[in-house]
Amino acid sequence: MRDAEATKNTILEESANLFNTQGYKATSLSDITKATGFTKGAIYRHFNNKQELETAALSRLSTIMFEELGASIRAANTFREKFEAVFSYFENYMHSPLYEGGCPLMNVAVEADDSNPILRRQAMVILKELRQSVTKLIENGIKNGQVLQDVDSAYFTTIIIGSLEGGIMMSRLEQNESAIRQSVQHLRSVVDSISIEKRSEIV
Amino acid sequence: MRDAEATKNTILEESANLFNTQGYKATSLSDITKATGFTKGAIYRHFNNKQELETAALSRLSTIMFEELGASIRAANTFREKFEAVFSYFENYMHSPLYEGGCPLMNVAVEADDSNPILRRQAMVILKELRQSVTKLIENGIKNGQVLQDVDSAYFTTIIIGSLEGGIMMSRLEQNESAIRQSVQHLRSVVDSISIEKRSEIV
DNA sequence: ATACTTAGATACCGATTGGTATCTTTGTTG
DNA sequence: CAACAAAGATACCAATCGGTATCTAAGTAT
Repeated sequence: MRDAEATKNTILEESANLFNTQGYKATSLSDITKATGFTKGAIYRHFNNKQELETAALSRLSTIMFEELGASIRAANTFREKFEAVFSYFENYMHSPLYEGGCPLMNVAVEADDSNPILRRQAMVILKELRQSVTKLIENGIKNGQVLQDVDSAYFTTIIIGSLEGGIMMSRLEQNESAIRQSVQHLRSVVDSISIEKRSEIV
Repeated sequence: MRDAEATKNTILEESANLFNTQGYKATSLSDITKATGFTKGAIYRHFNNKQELETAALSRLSTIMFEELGASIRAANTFREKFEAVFSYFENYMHSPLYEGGCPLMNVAVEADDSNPILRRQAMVILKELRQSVTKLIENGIKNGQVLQDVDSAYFTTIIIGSLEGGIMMSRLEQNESAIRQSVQHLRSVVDSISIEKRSEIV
């Protein structure tokens, strides 16, 4: 047999890239055939319709995102280092070969929030998972005595994700890393403000 | 004559709404004919092509945005009140009858950053203008002795716009105002941190 | 009232959209 | 080697896309 699994993977990978750069609705089947080298027949063998391909591609994007993010968080030891891992992950959206087109969450959120309930639901799940990751970092910090006892973890989670996403949006539009760098710089001071051992004391 | 100007205005208004909710590429001419009640013939009398309509509609959106924003800033007196005006403006994106679909800047930035150079340039101009507005607020605050002398106005401008945009994105996706409210709450403390008279001293 | 201009409607165009039905090729299995 | 199943290519479909050419109706000016 021709390697069906490899074919499906290629289709998924290329279409994920296209969806994330051009948008889901704006990417046509023929765009995908051009990018993959496969024909429509091959695509429709592996996916029942475009909608299914869209959700599968988005799932792939979010899986990559959380695997990469999770790995670099686990690799870090302290509360502060783990947040640095999150920051550098988002900073690298600008020149990352992981996937083109910027943050899949923001892209799909902005495209789908009003017009595509299926993708919207999926985006909500991704945001929820991202929230959980960040919240867990904070609450583990509290448990380990690295973060002040009474901080509102849900609140800081919003601040952190919001600033990162906004910073990425601006940086991608302005085509330079200044905005995301400044956002991260600010978030460092935010993290510092809820830390028990201040950065200045450590360094 | 039938009121040509009114017709053009209707077309502009409805298509701006559609572009801002569904996306520019994703909105078809027939979507606009349905929304306006006019035919394609009428649309193409007033605009040479869809691209021209897109840019005109985006211009309209940004004009509305800056007029409204500018007016509420001018209506406020102190540095702090002016920032409150900015905050409440962005908070109101959630239930504003001004235009549907959320922030026109973020929408067009995310859609066009990779695929539509014309809209992208226009989005850059809008962001630049928004930056200038916020920066001016800070620098006027410095002049008037309300803000610390040595604050980096460009840096804080990025933080403020980025947090607001990120908060809006999250709130629109999650369909509740929690995220934008928390973002604004955080930004109040940021504004406070660069203010000479602290909020607690005022209240 | 008639001639003229202009706003807008109608009817069409080729290209492209997502989707399907069919055919061919490839590899596996007896 | 023959039979078969699965993978992918080809050819088609109606619907829709942006765009244009033409026609009609409405208002203006003489």
